[in-house]
Amino acid sequence: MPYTEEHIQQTRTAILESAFNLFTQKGFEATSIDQIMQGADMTRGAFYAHFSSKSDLYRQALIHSAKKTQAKYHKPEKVSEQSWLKVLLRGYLHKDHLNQKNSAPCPLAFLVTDVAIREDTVREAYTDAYRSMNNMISNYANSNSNTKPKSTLAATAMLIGTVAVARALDDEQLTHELLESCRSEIKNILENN
Amino acid sequence: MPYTEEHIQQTRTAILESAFNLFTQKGFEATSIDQIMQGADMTRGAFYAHFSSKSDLYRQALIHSAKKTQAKYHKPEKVSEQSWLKVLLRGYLHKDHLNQKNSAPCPLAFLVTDVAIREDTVREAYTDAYRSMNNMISNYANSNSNTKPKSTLAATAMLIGTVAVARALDDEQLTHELLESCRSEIKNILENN
Amino acid sequence: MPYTEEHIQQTRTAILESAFNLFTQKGFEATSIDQIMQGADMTRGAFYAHFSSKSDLYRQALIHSAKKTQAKYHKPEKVSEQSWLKVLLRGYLHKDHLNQKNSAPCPLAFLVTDVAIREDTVREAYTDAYRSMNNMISNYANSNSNTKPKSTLAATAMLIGTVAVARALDDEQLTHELLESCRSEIKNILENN
Amino acid sequence: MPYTEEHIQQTRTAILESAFNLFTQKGFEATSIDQIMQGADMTRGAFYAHFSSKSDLYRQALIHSAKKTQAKYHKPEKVSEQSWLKVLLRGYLHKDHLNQKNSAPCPLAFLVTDVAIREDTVREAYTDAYRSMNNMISNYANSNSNTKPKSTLAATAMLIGTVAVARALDDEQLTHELLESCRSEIKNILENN
DNA sequence: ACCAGCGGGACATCCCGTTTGT
DNA sequence: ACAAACGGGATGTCCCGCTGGT
Repeated sequence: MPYTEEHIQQTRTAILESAFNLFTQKGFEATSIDQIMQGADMTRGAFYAHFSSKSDLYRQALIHSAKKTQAKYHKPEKVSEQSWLKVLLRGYLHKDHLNQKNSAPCPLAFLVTDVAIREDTVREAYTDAYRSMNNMISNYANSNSNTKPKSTLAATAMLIGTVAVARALDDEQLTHELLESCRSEIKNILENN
Repeated sequence: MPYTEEHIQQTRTAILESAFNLFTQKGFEATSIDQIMQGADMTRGAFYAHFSSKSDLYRQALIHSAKKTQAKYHKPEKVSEQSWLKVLLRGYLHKDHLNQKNSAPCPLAFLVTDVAIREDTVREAYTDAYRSMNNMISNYANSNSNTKPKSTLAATAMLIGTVAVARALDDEQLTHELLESCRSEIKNILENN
Repeated sequence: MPYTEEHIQQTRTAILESAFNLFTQKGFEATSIDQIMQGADMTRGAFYAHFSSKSDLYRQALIHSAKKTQAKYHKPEKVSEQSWLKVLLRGYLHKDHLNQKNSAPCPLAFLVTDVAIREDTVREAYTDAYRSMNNMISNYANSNSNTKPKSTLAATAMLIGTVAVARALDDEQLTHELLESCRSEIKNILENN
Repeated sequence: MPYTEEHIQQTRTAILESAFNLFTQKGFEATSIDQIMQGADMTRGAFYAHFSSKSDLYRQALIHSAKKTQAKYHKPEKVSEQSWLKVLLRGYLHKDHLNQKNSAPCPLAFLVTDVAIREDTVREAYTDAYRSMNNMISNYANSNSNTKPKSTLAATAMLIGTVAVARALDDEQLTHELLESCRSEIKNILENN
């Protein structure tokens, strides 16, 4: 095989990350393949050697970034579930997450609306990612609970919704209050029963 | 002037509603002025007599639809706050809302991501709409509470997030569970303290 | 209606003729809409106000040029069928026809192969034009015949084939002989029986 | 060299035949090297080891298919010229020839228009093939004639024209009549004098 | 107010020739 | 000989704002 597998993977990853950045900042339609490839230090011609279409790339970029986010919020062995959950929430509901200063912005929040109007394969990928995130939170939340595990679906949606809405708001004070409110409510939901 | 004020308003409204429909179904970029005007039974030439640009229209369509949603969920005088809140939640978290069979889909949920990447004037309009919705819910929820009023910002975001995420999911069963979960959690948040 | 009907028709005709010229000289695929519009002294943007697609234009250009050719070979009242047929053949089988110095090159000969690989609507138009040409020749040829009218389908195909092949040949002498041969054979076919 | 001469020739032939198929079905411009190589079960990388450009390939494919056609219509020793001519005409003017079900479609008929707009080297190859076909028919037709050999150039053009036009027509009945008409007229031309 | 011709910008996709590597 | 990444050219189609015209 020409070009080492490693080199190909690097290229592929560079495209995926450039794409995800642009998709979250400008949306699917407003992002051109030229821009994406420029962000990956290549030209348009190379694109179709890696992805079959812009749509295909969108799906893969969604999956890729979901994995990254998932990895970022994965609990280290030595930490307890309870305390890790707090860390997770603090990170997820942090201002830096909104401004994409965060290294791994969550596609579930940044692409919701966009995904809803995309084709089924994309929505499937989103559904998988949502389920994963929900499972993760569910695990951490139910660990110390001696009552029966409860649905965290809405709690997860609240996290996603908070970040998504906060990103759309044009009032820093309100954004701050919203994040704060979410931090306090999410505890009630996850701890109380 | 050969056209009556009323006719102008009708035309304007037709454009706004056609626009909102398309914006929610295809997003800002993928919606063309031609399509919008076709949905309002006119041609592009007429567009510029009413709006200065697609962006301007987007903002106005957002405001228009927010008012419509607000009106739809406005409590009739004879009904108690508590019971009306239940009606409101049932309507908002209903499947028909997702599929746009609902007569007044909520722009806050249908356009979140899209708004976040639009210019400031649009985000201002979104912020206003979000505040209004939050106030409304807050009023209904705090009416019977003798404790101090509490922030409902996250609860509102949960509603929005649930609808937004549900629209993106590709699994009917999961969608159903999410709506269900939200219905039960929202009560805890709004009632408990 | 804005712009007079006449102006629109002029524009339309200019596009059609520019298109036919290019299609015969470079083929369907190698001809770009930019080139066509440039030949009609306009820019690409105006194109779609007149035709729905390049394919549509091709069909219409075929029809337009077929009509022109038909008109060119239409017998004046005072001339006898017999003598007019000779004029017609002389013009059709003339070198100037091949080089497109002729004012109305016959699409049946110049586009045969191209039409065969185009969609059905185009082939329908071609079929109509072929039938018309055949009828015309048939009328002139059978006029003085007191025997029963005979099929001229192959004679027509011979004319078309001769011009088409002659255009493809790279040997002036051979081209000349072919045209000569066709002139003599066509008489036998049309007159004898 | 790790590849045998035989293997190279097989590959070469596979490319030529795939190319000719596509050129007749989609035309020169609409056929990509990728498609051709796919039809030969290889990728584009291998192409340039055999041909210098698409144009070069076109010329060679024309020559190759002309030889194949020529071979197919070559008279077996035991058959008389007269009866073989009938076989030849029957085969050439058969419906299966049009639909490419025939194993060796005639490039003279399938590519006329396309060749006319190609560069000189291609037209030379076409001219050679046309001369060959004409010679062949001429030989068979003049064998039993005790009069001086006559030009069959137009007769050959009629065959080519008939097949070319028939392929472009969109009316089975008319196609049938055209082939029929050609069959009967060609006899007159070749036999009578 | 509304219609439609027109100019010109943009972009996903395709395509071809070269390069890198086996 | 063959495979595939890559650069960069081309084009049909769409899109938007302007303008002539009713």
